[in-house]
Amino acid sequence: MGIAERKEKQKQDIKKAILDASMKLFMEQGFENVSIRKIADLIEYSPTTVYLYFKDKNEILYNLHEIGFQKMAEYTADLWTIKNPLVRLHKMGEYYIQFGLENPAFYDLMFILQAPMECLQAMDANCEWKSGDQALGRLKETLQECMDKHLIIKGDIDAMAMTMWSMVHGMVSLAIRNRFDKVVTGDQQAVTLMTKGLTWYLNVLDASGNKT
Amino acid sequence: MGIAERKEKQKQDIKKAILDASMKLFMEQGFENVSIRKIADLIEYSPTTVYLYFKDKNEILYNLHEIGFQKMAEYTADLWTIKNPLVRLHKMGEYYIQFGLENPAFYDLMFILQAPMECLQAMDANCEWKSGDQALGRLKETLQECMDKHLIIKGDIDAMAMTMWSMVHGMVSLAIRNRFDKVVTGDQQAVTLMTKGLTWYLNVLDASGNKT
DNA sequence: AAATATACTTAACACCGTTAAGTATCCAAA
DNA sequence: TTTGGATACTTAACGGTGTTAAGTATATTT
Repeated sequence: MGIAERKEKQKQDIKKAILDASMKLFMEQGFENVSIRKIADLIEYSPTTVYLYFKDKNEILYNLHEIGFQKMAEYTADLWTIKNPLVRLHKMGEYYIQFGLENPAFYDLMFILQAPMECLQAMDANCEWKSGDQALGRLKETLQECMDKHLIIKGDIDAMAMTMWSMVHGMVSLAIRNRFDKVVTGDQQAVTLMTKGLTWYLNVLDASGNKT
Repeated sequence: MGIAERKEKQKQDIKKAILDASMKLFMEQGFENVSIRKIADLIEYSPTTVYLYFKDKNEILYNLHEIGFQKMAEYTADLWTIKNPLVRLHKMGEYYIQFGLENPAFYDLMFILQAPMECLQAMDANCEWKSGDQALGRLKETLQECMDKHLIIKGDIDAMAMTMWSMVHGMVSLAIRNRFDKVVTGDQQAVTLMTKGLTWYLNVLDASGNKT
């Protein structure tokens, strides 16, 4: 069955070519300029060919969104070398903010746009958002560890994780959707103020009494 | 000049008719189904006529976004009857969340979509986001009052306001963009968990020592 | 009555996602 | 080796989008 195998490989190659082209458009011209027609132009096929490899545009965007999570993982790679969970928690927030501000297009796809979630729901009504759940899981772990070691004030783990994620997501999403333009000017000042907010927040949470 | 006056009034009437039609489409079919052509159909003019009264679609969406802020003000109307600033702060967050979850389309327009901000920038590069700044201003006032009365731990007012806003915005925006679908199921549970997070957060901030 | 300004429309441009139907090309069985 | 069916891809079209240029009536002013 060497021939069927080769065909399968060819199929995967074209799938990859489509995703590469989408990625190129996405990086160079932003999300709203990724169109089926432009992708087709780039890989030199007709627009309809794209539909032989992907169900619809949402599925392509879902795949890009997954690449985004991979990219984010690169940012947070060294997080688990940090033994102190409170320090790790802080760094986690910083990395999240940094990733969001440095990759607004990916951030959009991962946490703001509906398209990838619509793809997920179309696949299966009960299908999980694996990437997102995984990331939230790591946040919960670290929070739990902080509580176990009496480093932060105790509370409902779900509510706490949700609150913490919401806080950094709120910062990043308001920033990249231009709601902070008058509050702060420029990315540098944005990072500074966000980090300040994060630090202050974690400091308040600190149960050790070592408040500065 | 009674004639010029009447003409001016007529012009305003059509502007209003366009906004009313936009509003109707917006409420009934959601943001993404507001199109110039549908608006024109509804007011029984040709699509191009719309452009005689509004520069572009962004300007229409900007106007709807302003209506959103008015609607939000209705939610928060009784806020200033609350004398205790910490209680008011809590209620402020609750109302914000409630408004967002009950009016996701408006929330989108006000705090997520780029269109209204693009209109703002097109009008004037240094033009302020009046509605947003006003709302943030009220949050800051209340926070400052809390600090002045030693009700919460002191900190940088800008960082604190930003953090607080980001937290509730993060909750609402993650919820309406379906990132909480596996964390919580349904609006009711969402509100419960968000309120829990908010309460816990403010409780941590509490400087009185009356922690529950 | 003629000239001008106002209000509005028609037609078009350049896009978009998506689908139905048609055409080559390749592979396997007769 | 020829035939028939699967495979891979394209053409053409549908119905939509925002937006603009050019044209046409109507109303006002000179």
